[in-house]
Amino acid sequence: MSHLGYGCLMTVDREQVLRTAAALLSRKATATMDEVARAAGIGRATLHRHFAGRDALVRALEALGIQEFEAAIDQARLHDGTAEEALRRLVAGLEPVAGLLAFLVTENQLFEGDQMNEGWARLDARVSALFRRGQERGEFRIDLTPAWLTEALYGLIGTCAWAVQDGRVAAKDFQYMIVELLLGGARRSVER
Amino acid sequence: MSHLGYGCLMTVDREQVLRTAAALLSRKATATMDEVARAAGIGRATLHRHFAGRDALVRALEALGIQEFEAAIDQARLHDGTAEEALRRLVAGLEPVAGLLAFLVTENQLFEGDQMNEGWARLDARVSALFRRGQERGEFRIDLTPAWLTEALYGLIGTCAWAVQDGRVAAKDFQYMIVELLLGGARRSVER
Amino acid sequence: MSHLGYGCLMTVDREQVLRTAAALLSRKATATMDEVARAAGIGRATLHRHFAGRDALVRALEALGIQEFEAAIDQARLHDGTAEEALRRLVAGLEPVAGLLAFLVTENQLFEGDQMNEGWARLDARVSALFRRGQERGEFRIDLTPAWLTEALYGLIGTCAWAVQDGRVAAKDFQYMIVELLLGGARRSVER
Amino acid sequence: MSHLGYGCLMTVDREQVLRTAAALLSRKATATMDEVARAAGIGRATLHRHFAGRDALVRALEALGIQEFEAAIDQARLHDGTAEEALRRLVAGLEPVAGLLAFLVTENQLFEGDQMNEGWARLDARVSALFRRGQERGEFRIDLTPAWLTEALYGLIGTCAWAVQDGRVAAKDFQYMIVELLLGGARRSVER
DNA sequence: TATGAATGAGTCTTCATTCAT
DNA sequence: AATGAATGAAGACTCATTCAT
Repeated sequence: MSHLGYGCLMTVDREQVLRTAAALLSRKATATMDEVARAAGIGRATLHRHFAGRDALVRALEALGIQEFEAAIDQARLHDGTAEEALRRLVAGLEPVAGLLAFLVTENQLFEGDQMNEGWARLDARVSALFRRGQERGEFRIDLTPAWLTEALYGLIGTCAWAVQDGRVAAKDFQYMIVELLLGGARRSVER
Repeated sequence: MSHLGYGCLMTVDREQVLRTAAALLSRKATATMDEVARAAGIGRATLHRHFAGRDALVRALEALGIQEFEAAIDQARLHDGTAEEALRRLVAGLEPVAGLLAFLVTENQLFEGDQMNEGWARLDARVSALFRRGQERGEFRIDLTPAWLTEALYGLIGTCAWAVQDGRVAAKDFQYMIVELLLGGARRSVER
Repeated sequence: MSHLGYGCLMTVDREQVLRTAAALLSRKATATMDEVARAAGIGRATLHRHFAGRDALVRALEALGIQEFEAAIDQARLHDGTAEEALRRLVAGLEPVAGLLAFLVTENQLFEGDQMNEGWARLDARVSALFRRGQERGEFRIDLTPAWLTEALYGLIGTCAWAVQDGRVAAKDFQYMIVELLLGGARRSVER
Repeated sequence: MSHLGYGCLMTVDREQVLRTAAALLSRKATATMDEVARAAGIGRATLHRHFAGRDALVRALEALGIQEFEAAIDQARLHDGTAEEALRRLVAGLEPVAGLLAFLVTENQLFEGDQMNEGWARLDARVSALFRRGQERGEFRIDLTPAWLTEALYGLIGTCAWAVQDGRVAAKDFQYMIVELLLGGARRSVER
């Protein structure tokens, strides 16, 4: 979806470059600036005009990722309706941001809890709160901690985004696969 | 935690070095050879004696990972008993290999389907067959494809291994969290 | 003498770099890439931009050396006039290439006859043919083989080039010293 | 003649190691200690037991070379008889030392005149004096300087030693080829 | 004494970055 | 604004050397 190919000649704006970079860097953290630039259809030096350096690019990715993650959370109205409905809305909103989200998760693996990006920690808490709300409402089991459910959500989103890109899962099934697995699991309910 | 320093005199064998490298590289793909060497308690040059270069190290990690993954699959006797029981055995057997597995998954993301490591593809097929068997036996739902369940298993194992290392999930809960989520999901069963 | 320093702003082209490298490497085969780069007035990384690596540099030197050696042979018209005249023209033409030639000779010492650079073997044959023509015309003695005379020519050119650089032989005497020794030898002719 | 091959198991004494090292290093200055050791039929560490390090090896080579060169000069009695006879004796005596001599020449290329090895400079002067004696006696031409004739002698010895090793000149012709070329040159004397 | 394993020093190579055009 | 050339910094790799056996 965000693959423009190498030959793209049109001027690519900053956000498009960031999305392409996120998709690449979340899959290959060792990608060089040259690879990032070519994936975005621009030259190395031009990439440096947009972002002062690799660090700046990474920070921009984090900022964009957190911004879009936050927007998705806001729009999902996590406090409205059942927790399940809210989760479905959240996953739907996160689909276009999956690449950025996977990048964020990978980046934050490197840090200990204290050094974790502040914005990320805040959003993390909001998602965690959603699962807690579900537990308090009796919708979700309480033997799986909100922290783990949150991590699992991120993991499944990243995994599914990769599976979609590699053609192992159909793009249209993205939300369904994640939500159904996360909420219902693989086991066939007896009486359902 | 795993910094033994230079003075460590005990002979660190090849496999120990590989395990340490897997744990490090699966979390930080950009780790330098120096970091890998120090994490393993040996010098850079000694690391190069064991593995001709970075590529050789990665290939050795892949080989070890596939070997241990295969051993875990063999020992789990995926064809015996219910699919659920087999899956529980498999997850239990994969727990010590989680770091290597996460590394393998990340590495295989870089390849297109055709170029995928042959050994990996074979193991992948065996896990996938387990989920298919569960579906055919009526244990597992059929609206979640075996391919997706397989991917999800890998994703949850990697995610949970990270969460354990970062202290967000208790080590003793590793198997439980993964299997319960994968099989039962977060939703509270009505009558259970 | 040839240290231009880092501040040198003029663009140093590929061929100039090669000539400098040949002069250095033919005298000091163990010279580092850094020494080569500084002798050429450029940085290490820039040297690597021009030549992918040390091997590539050596191959480029061989190619240039063979090319210039061939040009010198062509221009010497080895088949015209007496063999002695042709030899004088050849040595004159080889003077500016002496450094490259010495390098080529040294490099080709490393190979067994079969693996010898093809281009070099061809030029070698042309020089050898010149000495054979001289023998057939009665100009040259026949107890010294063309192969040896060819080798001796290379050896004397390299030796003299070094002697000139070290100030043991005057630069203007280069051709004279080589040709007179090679043709007439040190012995004083009786009746001359 | 001094090639023992790799499989040699007998204890190789210091001098034999040096001769093998000289033969190798004069042809490939970049040879590693490992290559030198294997050419001598011993292990790396054993080579280090014989010679404290690479520098020590090189110094030992220089010392042995100068010693043998001096012995050859002494035995050639350069002051006795005609210069030509003395030169023939000298070349005959230098034949077994050709490898070491080639190494010495190469090494001394690296130094400016002042830093030149003292022992070498002394021997150089004795050879040069031989050529001067030949000029003063009217045996040798005076338009070729003693310094150049000395250099040429070294160059031809090294060149011929290589040519012999590569099979381009017969070993039995070593002395003849060198002396005849150096003294008589390639030109056919008219009245001889 | 001889050897294989280990390693510090130093070279080779690459990459992020800057600069001139 | 965009590009190719140039380069300092840093990582990958090799080699001379040492150590334990």
